[in-house]
Amino acid sequence: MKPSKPDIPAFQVIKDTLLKEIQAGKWKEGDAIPAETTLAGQFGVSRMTVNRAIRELTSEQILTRIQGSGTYVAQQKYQATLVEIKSIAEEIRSRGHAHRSELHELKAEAATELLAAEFQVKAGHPLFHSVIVHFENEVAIQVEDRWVNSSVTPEYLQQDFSTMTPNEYLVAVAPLQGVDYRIEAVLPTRLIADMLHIPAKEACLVLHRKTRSQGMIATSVTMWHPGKRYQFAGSF
Amino acid sequence: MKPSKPDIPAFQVIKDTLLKEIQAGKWKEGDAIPAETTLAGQFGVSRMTVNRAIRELTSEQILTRIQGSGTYVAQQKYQATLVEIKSIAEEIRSRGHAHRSELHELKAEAATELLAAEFQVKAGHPLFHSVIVHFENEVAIQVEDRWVNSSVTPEYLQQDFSTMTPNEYLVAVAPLQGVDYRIEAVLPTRLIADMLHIPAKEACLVLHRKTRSQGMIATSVTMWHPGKRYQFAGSF
DNA sequence: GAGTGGTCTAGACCACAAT
DNA sequence: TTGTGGTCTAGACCACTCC
Repeated sequence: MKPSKPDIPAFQVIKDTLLKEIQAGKWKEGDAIPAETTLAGQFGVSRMTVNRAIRELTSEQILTRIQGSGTYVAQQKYQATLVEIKSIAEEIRSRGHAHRSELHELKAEAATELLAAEFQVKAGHPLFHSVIVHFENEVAIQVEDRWVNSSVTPEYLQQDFSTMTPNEYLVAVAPLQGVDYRIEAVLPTRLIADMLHIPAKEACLVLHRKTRSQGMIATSVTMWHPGKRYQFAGSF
Repeated sequence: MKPSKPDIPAFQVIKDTLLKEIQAGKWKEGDAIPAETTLAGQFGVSRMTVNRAIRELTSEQILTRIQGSGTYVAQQKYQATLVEIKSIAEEIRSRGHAHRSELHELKAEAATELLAAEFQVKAGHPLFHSVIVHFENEVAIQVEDRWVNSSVTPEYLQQDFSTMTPNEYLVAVAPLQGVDYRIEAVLPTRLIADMLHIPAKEACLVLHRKTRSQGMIATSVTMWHPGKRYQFAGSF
């Protein structure tokens, strides 16, 4: 093979090329991609080299193979890794999709009894409240209902959350000390259903997350996801 | 290579052997394992075959490689807390509550196309299927719909699942190599709703878990929980 | 310089799927 | 029967580490 980029191994070039073509829509989910021998000819490499590229893409769940039949583009799944605190925007972009967010609310409020208990502060303590809807390729995928302790990030209200998610801002500003999370399945409230553009009888996957920083409860966020369009996944 | 077990590819035999020796303590964390050429000689295969075995173990984080230096046993990682393989019975008892289970089904079935794909076996491959409902203080809290690869645990059907959960049995019988999980929120089927004694319009929290053992997919289990009575929680 | 891993070749034989 | 993937070989050259 003539190495146009001498540093990158041929199998990696093939992987990158196939991935790019799949994301560009050259082949859709379930479509067959060319056979190993065909690709070997196109890339000017031996079949074993193509085999390695495809085998690795298969183990990465990008492709599926059926012996004697062919190699197919796997079903894409919306998935999130639960364990890490990852920005939803980054997660969406890593799937090669477009992210957009709508700011529905951003203001300071005094803590109610309930919120005060959750943040371990006195009732009336100032908290910041933001409600943002996140879209993946213009499909609503998450309502982020967030409360932030003003003692930890006094500048919260001044941020521009169209260019940066609250998560990204908070990770940068407040070093994380700990996380508690809770996952449940519930039916959405009318308000949530409207923001997600789903029927009121569709189950939602809800992730509550409370983070500690500087020895205080820094934020408490409730993330609502349409059950049909979102799931958490991981492995170890 | 003389195939003592003609069905198992040489690279898989090498992977299994190395894994077993590492688990048996032949090499500890950080120790170097023999070079590719050495192993090729020992196993009587070409270097490329050894290379594939080691490369895959490296991508599975069992080994680490340093070019020009050698191949080493990787540090064991601490597992994230989210979805530990924990027996539901143990979890309930740890809350001081009473656990009871109802066996709804236990039999062998041939893999459908869909199941075959999930287990990476041929359609028609024998699988075991069990459906069990778990109760906490006589309240239904989980429907456990489990498929087991008969190649991994041929004795599955002979177990008494009133004294031991499938989970407890499998953990004891098949050493775990990896876990994939997926969490979603859905509305129950009529059958599931009946087994859980909940209305059909109550959201369910569903955990899918697929475990690998002996280089195969060992089990695939779907656990249904009433959204109102169960949630996942953790911290780190 | 000797030893290691990283990559690649140009064939080969087989099992399986589609026809 | 043809085409596909699954595996394997016996070399090769290179980059890198260690001595």
